[in-house]
Amino acid sequence: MADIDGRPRRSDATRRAILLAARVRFASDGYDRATIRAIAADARIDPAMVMRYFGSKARLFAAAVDPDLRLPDLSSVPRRRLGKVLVAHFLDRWEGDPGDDSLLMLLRSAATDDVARERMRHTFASQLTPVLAAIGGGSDEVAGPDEVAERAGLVASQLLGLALTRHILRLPPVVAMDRDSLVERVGPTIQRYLTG
Amino acid sequence: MADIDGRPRRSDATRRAILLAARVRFASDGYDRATIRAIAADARIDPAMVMRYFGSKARLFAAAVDPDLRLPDLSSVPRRRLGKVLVAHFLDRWEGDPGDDSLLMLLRSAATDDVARERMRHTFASQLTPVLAAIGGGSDEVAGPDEVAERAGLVASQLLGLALTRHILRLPPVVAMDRDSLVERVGPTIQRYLTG
DNA sequence: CGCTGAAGTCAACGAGTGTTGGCCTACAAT
DNA sequence: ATTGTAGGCCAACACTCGTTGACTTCAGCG
Repeated sequence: MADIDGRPRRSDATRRAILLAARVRFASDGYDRATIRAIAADARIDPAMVMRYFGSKARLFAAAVDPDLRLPDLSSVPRRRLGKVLVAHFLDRWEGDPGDDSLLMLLRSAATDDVARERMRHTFASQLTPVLAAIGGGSDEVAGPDEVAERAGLVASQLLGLALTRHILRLPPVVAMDRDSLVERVGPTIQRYLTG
Repeated sequence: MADIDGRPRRSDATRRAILLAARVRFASDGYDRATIRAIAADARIDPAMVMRYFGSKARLFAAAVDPDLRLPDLSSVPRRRLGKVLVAHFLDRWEGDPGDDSLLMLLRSAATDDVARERMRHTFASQLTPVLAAIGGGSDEVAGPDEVAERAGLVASQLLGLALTRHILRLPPVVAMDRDSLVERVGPTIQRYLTG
């Protein structure tokens, strides 16, 4: 947090350290098992500081998670390649640097925590669905809103299923496949859900 | 548990009550949030009894979960229909009566618990992969073991993704779709992973 | 210097957890 | 009826958690 005129404060570094440690812990342990004490220890700070800066564990989680799918502009992508482009995009996002794995952090927490669940629902409704609506539906007709929502849901089911089996459950065959193989084999699935 | 000669004991009913309550709680709350006290309360029993019967929470979980996919015999199913049959099978399993939702219970717990994760890996390796191996690969050739494993992984990613978005995250469009629609739209995906 | 307010430390509280051991109860066999 | 034993309950332990309030340290400024 900066001053009102933008001058940095001494506490900025601490705040960032807490947020970074929180993101790593939440992503690897989930909301419940990520303890304030562990996060504070990672940030080399007293647990009380976390409360001072963020008020409560729930508010720290809300501040740490930033569910931005960062969907690229798909309007310039050839329609036939939409599926593979989307799969490649998500694979790259998940394999990104630590502290940026908001989606995995949300996914792991959403299994038990209701706030994380709601956040997940909102993320997909507000970010994925509009993009799919812009893409347009099947061959000629304009897809109705219900049809768009269904497509978004199906796309989410495959992409989140991929994140689940690869990064959370770590099913060996899914972990073993490299990026290109996954794009090659899962891409057509997404493509069909988009323009099938 | 019956006596050595099969004679039922007085404790059998209690044991079953604990297991039933445990399955419901583990499935709806996950391993961490499902407390021994809550399970005991549901079974109208003292928490200490749970320990007496099962020794520990971890052993109770191990006893409660029964990850049997109950995959049907696919050898008599026409190849073209394999995808839809599999999707329909899993949808029916998840919508079954409470106390039988081992897969959801495992899935919810696997987000944070490592034992549940390992159990999940073993379940798919030992039940799904052999069935797919029996089905055989693409057009003519015999699929190698690596190829079969990859197919099983991809099938798992879509089916578990469906379970995740429909029953755990409860994304509205996925929840709204009825059984037949899902079979119709997800079936071809599984079909392609199986025989693509 | 001294003063002020922010930044950080420390110890503790209260609630909830899995787990344990002692005690009571009821049934079956003698 | 007495006794042995399995089934059940109660209270407590040891621990971890999020959270709180009082205390100390430090930077900046007159």
